[in-house]
Amino acid sequence: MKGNESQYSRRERQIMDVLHARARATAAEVQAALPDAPSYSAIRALLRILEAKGHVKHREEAGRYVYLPCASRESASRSALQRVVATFFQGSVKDAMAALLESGDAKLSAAEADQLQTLIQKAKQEGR
Amino acid sequence: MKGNESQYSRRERQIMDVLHARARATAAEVQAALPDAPSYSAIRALLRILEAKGHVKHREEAGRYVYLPCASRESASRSALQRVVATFFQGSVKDAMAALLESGDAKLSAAEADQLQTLIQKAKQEGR
DNA sequence: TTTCATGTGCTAAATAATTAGCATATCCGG
DNA sequence: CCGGATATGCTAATTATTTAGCACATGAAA
Repeated sequence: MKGNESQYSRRERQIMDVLHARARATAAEVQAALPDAPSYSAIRALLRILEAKGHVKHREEAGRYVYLPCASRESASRSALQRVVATFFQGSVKDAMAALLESGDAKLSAAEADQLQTLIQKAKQEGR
Repeated sequence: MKGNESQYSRRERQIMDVLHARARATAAEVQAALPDAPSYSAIRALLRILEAKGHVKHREEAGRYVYLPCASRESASRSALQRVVATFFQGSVKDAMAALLESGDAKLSAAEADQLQTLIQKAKQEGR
């Protein structure tokens, strides 16, 4: 399965993003989550298309469809990160991490900073 | 200026990615960089459209057009990262960084690890 | 039961994106 | 000077995306 997210059309990507962010959502929830949402009916059509293409699946709960991404958040996020690292940081994970640190909304708590220090230490020792 | 990259169509996004990755490119270079590239003429049309929309600009060099993104790599990467963090990590920069660390292609050198440690230390002390 | 609110599937139409092709300009080597 | 290779601009047509609307199902409240 290619993690190529450039396969999605504009709306498809918007919807996939909502689904990944919330893990699961009904058509109405997707619609509510989009700032420039089209009609409810259009959202449902897109969800059906995404399902036909194998990108999402649905469960029936209390008579309504709840949609979920097929790819795990982990694998989807991995390819999204990979794309950003490749596109904007020439493949340098370190540069990407540095940019994240400096991005305005970083707000690392002391505890988080410590966790990261530990992780990096471990990565370093493992020679990764 | 909205950093909303969900505004791009599929091709537009592909092309913007190439331009950001290389900083500058001719139509032919963009075409060569796309695995599923359409005709040269199609690429040129897209570049013209992107220019009309204000996303890229061009310079004339030795008789040919060299295209450049209007947004700096820094600002474009910031919004790309922001989107990934929001979509896949509920806004947690720390989680995103951890995922980057563990992504298969991390390959942090010892020196890079040290640099990151220093950066994190600094962020921590500055109470970010 | 009837009605209303809220679902679904499907289809056709409008809109947007993508593409190829033609007319033309420029540079370079023979 | 005259091709050929490689540019650009533009236009029109194809193809994909996106959309609304209709027909119908279901559950809850009057």
